[in-house]
Amino acid sequence: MPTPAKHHRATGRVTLNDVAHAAGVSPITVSRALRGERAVDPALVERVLEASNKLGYVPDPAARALASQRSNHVAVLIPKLSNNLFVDLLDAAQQTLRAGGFQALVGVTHYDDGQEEQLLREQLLHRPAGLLITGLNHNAATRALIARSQVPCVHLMDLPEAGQAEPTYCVGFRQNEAGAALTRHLLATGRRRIAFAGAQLDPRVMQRLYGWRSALQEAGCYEPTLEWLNPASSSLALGGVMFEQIMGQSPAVDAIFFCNDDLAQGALLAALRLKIAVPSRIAIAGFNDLTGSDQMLPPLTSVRTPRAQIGEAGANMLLALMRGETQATACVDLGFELVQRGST
Amino acid sequence: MPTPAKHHRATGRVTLNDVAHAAGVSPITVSRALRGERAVDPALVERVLEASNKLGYVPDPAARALASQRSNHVAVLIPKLSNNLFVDLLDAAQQTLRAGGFQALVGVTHYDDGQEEQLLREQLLHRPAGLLITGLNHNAATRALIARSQVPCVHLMDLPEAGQAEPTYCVGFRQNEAGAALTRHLLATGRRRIAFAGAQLDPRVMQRLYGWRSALQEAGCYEPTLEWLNPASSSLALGGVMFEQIMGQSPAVDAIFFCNDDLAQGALLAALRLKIAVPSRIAIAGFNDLTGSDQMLPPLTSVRTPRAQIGEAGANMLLALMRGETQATACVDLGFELVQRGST
DNA sequence: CCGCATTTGGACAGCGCTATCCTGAATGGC
DNA sequence: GCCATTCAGGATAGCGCTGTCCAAATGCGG
Repeated sequence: MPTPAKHHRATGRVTLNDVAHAAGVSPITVSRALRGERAVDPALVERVLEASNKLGYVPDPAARALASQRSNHVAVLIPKLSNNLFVDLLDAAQQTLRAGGFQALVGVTHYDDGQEEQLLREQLLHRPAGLLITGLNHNAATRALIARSQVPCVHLMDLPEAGQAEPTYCVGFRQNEAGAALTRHLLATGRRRIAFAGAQLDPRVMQRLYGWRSALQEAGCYEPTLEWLNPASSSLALGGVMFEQIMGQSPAVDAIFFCNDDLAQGALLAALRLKIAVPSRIAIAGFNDLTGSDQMLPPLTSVRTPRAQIGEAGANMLLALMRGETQATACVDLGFELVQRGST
Repeated sequence: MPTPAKHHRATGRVTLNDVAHAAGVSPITVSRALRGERAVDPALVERVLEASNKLGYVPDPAARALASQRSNHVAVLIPKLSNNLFVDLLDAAQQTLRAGGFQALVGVTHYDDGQEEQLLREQLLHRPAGLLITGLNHNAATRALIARSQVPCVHLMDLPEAGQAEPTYCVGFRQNEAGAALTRHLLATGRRRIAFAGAQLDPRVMQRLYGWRSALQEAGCYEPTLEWLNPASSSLALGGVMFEQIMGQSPAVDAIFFCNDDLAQGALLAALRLKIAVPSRIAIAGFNDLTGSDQMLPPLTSVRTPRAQIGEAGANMLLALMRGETQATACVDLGFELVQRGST
């Protein structure tokens, strides 16, 4: 007697063929029925689904990727995990992608263009169906990789300048406008010597800087000495150091706009330590409204940025693009919200 | 004339066959030469490598996975991204895996056993070569999936009880001993009514609780009313709330051991707000030594846990297991370090 | 009732790689 | 110097699925 009818593969895996036999149709019909690709007689679809469920069939992603040149992976590139901002972004994006049936391949670039390129190169080997990438500024090689790969790509967090061409899909908000809005708030509370303290100096921080600059220039308060830029990584400790630096070297400053909440939180703690009154002696504001900012003493004024929404909306836009749908708007602006608290 | 010698595939991809032609050997020899699998004449290896580099050949992971039933993915399961602890763990593990040529497939379980099972199921479809999973406690279905998959697996953060059988590989430290050590430190500073404030209540928090309990019982200071357990997620805000609760309902308490630094940080901020002197009126200690704990006012006493090292060592152990090497020790204890600061 | 366009199922041929078996050559012991 | 034993290269046959073409069935206007 040769192999019995219920002949499973050597690997023990339930295959498309097994389902086809069980349902009494050809393998290709099973494939089409399950993917909803091309029309299939509803009665057959029913039979296939039944057989598939009974056997516990699950498609093999590797075989699928090999045959179709497309996997269910989505490459996700973010700069850093130590900034909660990106953790929130990643969490939301990942959950949305998973709900859409995709696996995120996460790459952390550590703000390094070379790393970013290398990571993308590795991820592209897996023939991802889509790409979510943080920011709009990438080196030439990275841009070329994206273009050559033909993979749908959505950029997160940043939006292109109004004048600029919109080269691609993106979901974010206007960092410079948010920076300007926060600065105008500080001006409205009567502050005139408003310093900007920036770390990391990635493109988004620079945009906030430009926003701050333009708001101050509008008000006739701008002075280059008010800019404090430090390329080191953003952290609570650095915030404290920068605060002491600014207070020591520019005692006339009456407000500081920190480019990220961790810096501002560190500054508030340093102010407590040094017994410098906030906001009466000096106002302090942060950016992103990260965890704990509302718990500070005094609570920190900040700009709430819709990072989770950006992750979700970006993932949803990518899902649509991967389905081949065209998007009405290539760029989605999710805005921001000034959160005024005790520190200003 | 049939196809020319330099015949590329329809997909445009450089394949193993192209390299084989260029090097004048059979495809299987190229495969073996590049993988270092089985012995190949060094001269041939040289020729193959040269041809491969010249053509810019990169193996297709999907084809490899399909043919060998094994991918270069490693499934990584962690409970939550909002706790920096796991972010550090993930970052280190991911970097180490990448250096070893593997792609991490990250799954976030949100402390939910069902989610964990579901995520693992999805990840196993990709035939990962290995699995890194947080903790030792998983539901029966998850354990069965791991066992049935035959995939090498390393558990992170936790170690089995001394008496317990050691069912698997693990890298971590003794959470209960760390809890006891911190409690003994508080006892050594003269505190006697030491409360334990725990949130989330995952297995590791419970271990710390047991450590605290046994240390207090040793000292004859244990009382059930000193236990404050809240199943909600750990956060700065919750730390403040729990602090106020404990101070309000048990004014005699002279020290609080928070199960995680974010709670303790929130408590310190609440103490500042309420003008409760730390440590003179009450001592506060945290756990994990997270970012910012050294910046608090006063700086927070904590237990520094080697999470990055655990991620790295766990990934390295897994890399060795995936290479088929047997490990001398199935369980690696990376210890912990008491960090005494101003808050106690 | 015929001829044409449209639909829907299936056969076939890979996608790019590796596991397995096989062969001929090199090695070593007596 | 002969036979048993390694050893390294290659042929073959898939891994499980989908793109592409083809053929049969169906619908519809004239």
